[in-house]
Amino acid sequence: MENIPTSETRVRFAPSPTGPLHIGGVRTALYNYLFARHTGGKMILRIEDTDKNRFVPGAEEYITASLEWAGIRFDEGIHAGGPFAPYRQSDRKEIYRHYAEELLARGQAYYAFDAPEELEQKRKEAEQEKRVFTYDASVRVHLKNSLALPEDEVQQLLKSGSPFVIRFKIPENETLVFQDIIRGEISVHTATLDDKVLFKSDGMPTYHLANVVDDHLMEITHVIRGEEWLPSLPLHVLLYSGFGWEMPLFAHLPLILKPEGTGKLSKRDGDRLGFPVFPIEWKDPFTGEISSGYREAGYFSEAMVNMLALLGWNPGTEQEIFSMDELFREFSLERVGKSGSRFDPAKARWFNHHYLVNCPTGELTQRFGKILAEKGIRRNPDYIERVVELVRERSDFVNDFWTQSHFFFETPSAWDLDTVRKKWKEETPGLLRAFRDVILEMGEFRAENIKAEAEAFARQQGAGLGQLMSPLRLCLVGATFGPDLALICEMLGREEVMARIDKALVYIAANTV
RNA sequence: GGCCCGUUCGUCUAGUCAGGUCAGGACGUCAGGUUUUCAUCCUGGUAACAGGGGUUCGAAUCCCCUACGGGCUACCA
Repeated sequence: MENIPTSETRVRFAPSPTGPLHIGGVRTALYNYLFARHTGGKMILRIEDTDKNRFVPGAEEYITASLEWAGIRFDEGIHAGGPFAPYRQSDRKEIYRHYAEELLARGQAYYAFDAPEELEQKRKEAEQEKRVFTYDASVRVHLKNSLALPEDEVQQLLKSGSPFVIRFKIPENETLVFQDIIRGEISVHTATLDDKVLFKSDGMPTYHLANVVDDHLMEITHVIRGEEWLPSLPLHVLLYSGFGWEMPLFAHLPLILKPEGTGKLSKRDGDRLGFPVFPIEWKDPFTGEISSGYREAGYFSEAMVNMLALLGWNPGTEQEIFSMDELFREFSLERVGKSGSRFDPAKARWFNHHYLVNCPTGELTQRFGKILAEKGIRRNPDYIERVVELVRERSDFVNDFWTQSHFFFETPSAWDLDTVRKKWKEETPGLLRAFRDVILEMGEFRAENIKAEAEAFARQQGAGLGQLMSPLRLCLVGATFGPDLALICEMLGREEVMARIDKALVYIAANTV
């Protein structure tokens, strides 16, 4: 399987099933996907479940469902399969042991028998002296490992089944220089690095070993991941050269920051500020705590993807609305920024508004129909569709439709008395009663007729149109909002309009002094 | 503390690599217009090169320092 020459690009998204994927992770997946499609390469989903202790039931299913919803597709991976299966690291366990031993044989790694408690103790001691304990060249010869211990003792320990880890032996006194597609040249001195554990005492590899081995074996050409991995890039570079492998190209994405204050976006921010940080709703299997998702909040996945694409990347033109296909065409890593982006919920809403306005009416009608059904309201689809047409422009989400249109489906049970104070004159009830009679008498009950009648009536009464329409709106809607009033009348129908005038007049008379 | 990365309107950003338009756009916000209400919509305004040194005829752009912000610093990923 090794060293098959390949010219196509291969990228992977490699989440760890330790909880729900937040939008930063979705963006990383998205950028990988866009890069793969832009370059005509392959997109791979690998699950990095090498930490048994942090495994969270349902997390893997959540991740795949989220990516599915976002429209991110995989050419290879845990579900899609592929020539490099298996794609779940826990199913590749034996592979890592083999490569750890190869490093051991090459003298680039060593066994370490230090108990976790011993190391913890050393860290505490160092802290008290205001130092930081690092397992590095300066101390490794004094610790319990195969570099310091006599050979026979090492063999004895191994034979007796003593727990051990395998650590990477960081070369001394070298300056490492490497390239990042987004950041350019980065240099680090090996003296600042520590001998990271590659292989744990439970028989599993750490992230560092597993990701380098798998990326090599799976012929990954570009590693596109979050900036939090930048500090371990030197180790990974050393690992590739330790194995004598060709390195993939690296691109470290900037982080997504909180909307206000400092620090990276966290789950708490969403709860506190009232916007989702997860693609779909997540229920914590241990605490039962629910975190809201974009999907449930009423976002279109296309809007979320568009918003995420522009959070850190830009096309260099003034275009802001992109379909997935357009993103495939335009995306490039060269146009990803270096600095962290603050997440802006207001702009996220704006994106959704745009997609809402442009969404086919049929789809909106269907979605809104569902919401109505949950409220026990059933109306014929044509009626719902007409309502949708009237409220879509004034909404950001389908979930807003109800607050914008409930009066189309039910008679108000209360009327806004603040508006009464402002718009209600002494003659208003009389005016409304007289207009009620006009309604009763008028011909075809259609918007244009209603409007004409209202105008004629107002003129004849010597009143402004507003003096009639505002109170009438209050009667029908319950407050002062909503679309064209003549249209509302038509949709409600003659009987209902008259009934609402009557009810409103009774209510208002009873509730004002 | 150490190491690494970053810094243009309130926010996302263009412009930086190849120094030379009143630093452009979008979201937000404010004002005006449209209107029977509230929105939408249209028009206009607001607002930024973190600071200091250099280099240069000329610096947001190149170099250095400082400040601030972030990430990492586990037998987590």
